Amino acid sequence: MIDDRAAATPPEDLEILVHGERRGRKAQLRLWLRMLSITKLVGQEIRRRLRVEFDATLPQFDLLAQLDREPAGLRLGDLSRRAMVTNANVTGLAERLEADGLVERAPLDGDRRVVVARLTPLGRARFGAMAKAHEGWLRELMGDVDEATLDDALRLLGAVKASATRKLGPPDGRPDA
Amino acid sequence: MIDDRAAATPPEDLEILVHGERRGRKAQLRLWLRMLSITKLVGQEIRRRLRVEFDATLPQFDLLAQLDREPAGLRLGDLSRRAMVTNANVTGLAERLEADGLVERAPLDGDRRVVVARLTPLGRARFGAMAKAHEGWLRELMGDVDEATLDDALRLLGAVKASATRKLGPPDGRPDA
DNA sequence: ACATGGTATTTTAAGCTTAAAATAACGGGT
DNA sequence: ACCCGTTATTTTAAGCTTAAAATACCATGT
Repeated sequence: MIDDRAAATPPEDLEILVHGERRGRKAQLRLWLRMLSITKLVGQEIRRRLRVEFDATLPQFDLLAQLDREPAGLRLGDLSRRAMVTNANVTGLAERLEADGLVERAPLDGDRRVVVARLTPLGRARFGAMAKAHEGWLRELMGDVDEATLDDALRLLGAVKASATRKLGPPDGRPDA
Repeated sequence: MIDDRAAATPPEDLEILVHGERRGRKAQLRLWLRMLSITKLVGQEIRRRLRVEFDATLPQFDLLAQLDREPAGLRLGDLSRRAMVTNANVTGLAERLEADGLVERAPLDGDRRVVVARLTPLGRARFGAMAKAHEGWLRELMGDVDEATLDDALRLLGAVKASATRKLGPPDGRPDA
């Protein structure tokens, strides 16, 4: 059990931002900074391990993950939407993954504007190994947190995500349709 | 109140990754993906508004925030540690902020290796305006979430952050000292 | 004085990221 | 057949990010 008083280093990171102000207010800001510092902290480690163990980057892993779920492949546009990056971004990512032999690109017949990307057998195998390791790393990094806490956090952040999604106008703004 | 069944668009984003597998397992992975999708979603909007309203970037805002708390300025090394980015990164960021007149850099006398950065009066004023807007944007984006939920999420994520920090070996690894 | 090991910052090379502009192709109307 | 608005992708320009190498300086021992 961790004793706060023993932490000779207070959160000397991004979260320091909130500090000076009268505490108690700014719940949104504090939560935002905490999410940012966690994603930076964990993200940096995940990136490091992906690089060392698989010579890959996190965005590349994200793209492979989306393609792994769609054996028939995905249009680059759909891929960019799912990976939450711009079309322009996907172009370069897909190029490098193709150069590495993990992904194939082909025009869609019937609409020559469209490019469909799908995993090669090598890509599928490689992603499988990466996903297994990736999941283990997360279990390791969050190892001190019991599952009930993780489930609760997931649920509460669900409300945060829903709020942000709503405020940002779900790209397609139909109430229910 | 949001009804899950009404969501005609299932989470067709990063979180789709977890889906295929048997649900119930992988609490760590699910929470991780949720944090990533929220930080991407909200982060993209924050970046957009910083660009449109202040012609600034989020990393620049982060740096200004750290400097605003230290009127005497900070060494670039300390700045990079607090902003959770590499030294190399801070070099360029500080250059651009200096070019914009928001930051000054000066060698530390007594140790000519060290560069200290601090806000200019313009930088201080500009950051004040940005911070005020920034806080409002977060309140807006998380507006549908009541404060108790935010506080709970903050607390639970505190456990997650503590776990990750511990596993990553707090740069200074003394047990208690 | 001088070598030597360590520290602070910058440079370099590669890749990620985005907005905005450019390119290419589709499809409906005339 | 041709125009024209729309859609899918790529290119471009600017900035962010990191690891690794380079530079500059400090500090200690000899």
